[in-house]
Formats: sequence, C-alpha cells, structure tokens
Amino acid sequence: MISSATIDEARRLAQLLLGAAQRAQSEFAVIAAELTIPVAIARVICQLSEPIALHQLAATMACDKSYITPLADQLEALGLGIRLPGPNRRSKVLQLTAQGEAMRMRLEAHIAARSPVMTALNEHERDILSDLLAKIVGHEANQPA
Amino acid sequence: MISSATIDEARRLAQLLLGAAQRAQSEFAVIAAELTIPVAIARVICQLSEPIALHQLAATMACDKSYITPLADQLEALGLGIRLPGPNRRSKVLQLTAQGEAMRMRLEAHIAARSPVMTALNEHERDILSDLLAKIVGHEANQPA
DNA sequence: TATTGTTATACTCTATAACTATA
DNA sequence: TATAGTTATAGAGTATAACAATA
Repeated sequence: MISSATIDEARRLAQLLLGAAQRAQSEFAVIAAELTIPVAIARVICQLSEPIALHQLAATMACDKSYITPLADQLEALGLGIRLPGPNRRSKVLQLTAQGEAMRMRLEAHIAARSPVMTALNEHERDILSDLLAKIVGHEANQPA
Repeated sequence: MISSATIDEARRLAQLLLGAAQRAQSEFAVIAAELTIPVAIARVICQLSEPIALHQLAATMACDKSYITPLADQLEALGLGIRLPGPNRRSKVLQLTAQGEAMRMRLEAHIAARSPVMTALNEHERDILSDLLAKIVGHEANQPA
C-alpha cells in the first residue's frame, strides 16, 4: 500500500518537473522569436556546433529522418546552413554558414544569460540540480507493478 | 561577454531538464497504456480529485476550452466521468464516476511507485529537487538582453 | 455585453511508407 | 540486402472562429 502522502509528493514533483521544463522551453521559444527564427530551426542550429550527417542529426534529435529534410531545406533557405557531400556519396552533412554560426552564438549567449535554470539558481544550486537530474535521466525504467 | 563554460553548462542543464521531464512523461504514458486508457484521458483524470467546471479545467490544463469538450466526451464514453449541472445554468461540472475514481487511484498509485522522480531519488534528494524546481518555476521571466 | 460550452474547421508537428541512389 | 536521403501523405494534438445559451 502506498500512502497518500507519497502520492501527493509524486504528483507535486511531477508537476514541478514538467513546469520547470516548460519554463525553459518557453524561454527558448521567446529567444528564437526575438532572433526571428522558427523554434525548430533554432533547435537544429544548437545541434550544429559541428557539421553532422543528416541521419545522425535525426538520431540526436530523436526524430525521423523524414522530419529533418524540410528543416534542412529551411535552414538553407534562410542562408543559415548548407548541405555538403558527406564521407560517401549517399550521405550528406549539414553545416552552418558563417551567418548560421553567428546565429548559433547569439542563441547560446541568450540562453546562457536568460534560461530560468541559469537565472533562478546560483552555481552551487545548479551543480546539485545537475546531479539530481542526471540520476533521474540515467535511472533504469521500473518494472510494471 | 559570457564564457563558453557558462554556455556549455546552460546547454547541459537544459538538456538534462528536458530529458528528466521526458522520462517522467514517457513513464506516465506507459502507465496509461497498461491501464488501457489514452494518455490525454489519464491527464484529465489526474485533475479530477474534485469535480471541476469545464472552463476551469481548461485553465488548469493550460489549453483551450474547445479541446476539453472531446476529452469530456471520451471520459463519459468510457464510463469514467460525467458532466453534471454546475452552479449556474450555463456551466457544467465534470466529475469522476466510481469507476473513474478507482482508475484515478490506480493511476496515482502507479505513478507514486514508478515515476523516475520517485524511484531514482531518496526522500532527502526529492526535497532538495523540489526546492530547486520551485525556484525555477517561480522565477520571474528575464528581460530580453 | 461577457461568459460557458459546443461545433466546425484549420493548423502545427511529426511519423509512416514508398521511392531513388548508393553501399 | 541494408542504408541515406527525399517525397507524398497521413495522423495526432491542439487552437481559432463562429455560434447558442445564459449571465
């Protein structure tokens, strides 16, 4: 039997966790809007500190390759990225242009300065949070009861 | 000027936070699937520890009222909830049936037992996490740079 | 005139399946 | 036969706008 206090705590923590993640995401969206780029494009840009093959990008972003194609198209249309020939003739590598790289740096500077995780917590608190979140993320899934 | 170490930390923390929230959500989805109810319905059920007016439910769930209508329909179709006349003649109140209430208790017991926040952390760690997340959620949005 | 709920519709995001070209 | 990328299409999830009833 699980106590109702435990259930209350679980619910409260789940809501807090979701709420914090949503705060972070919505701040990210605001930053992207200020830089006048679609949020999805901003997410891609943040993955492109190094050139990366399209299928690998899909894996990193945990989405299907078919979803990457229009994003890469848009990135190119905005002049922020470019498809280059990859290590073999069937794979292509997505790379930021100079303009895209400048955008990436602006994006990341804004995030570092304004993400609620950074602004709401001091360095010590961030270290602790980092450890706790890593435990949650790394923890094995439980068996069904 | 923001150091690249700060930027790295911001990115890492953001990813951890998103990752932890996704872990919690995906465990929730698994639990809902085991109980053979759609995830969206499970979310509604978790809000219904008390009867609540439809428009208020929309506010609580941060969605439009038009989205609540089909959810309430589904809840009724499953025999888990029922619309009752509200305090005045234009508002309706959504309430769980006995079957719905049983489902809510099962859902919450599973969450308390299996949410990664609960299983990955001990009580002391959960207290600390709770404080840190509350700071993030409660923190004022920052000014654009 | 504003609020509650419903309806009809449209939009965003993302995936699946089928295809082309390599490997 | 398997992999990389593209295309066309479909589906989930959610919102907007217009409406009816009531306040």
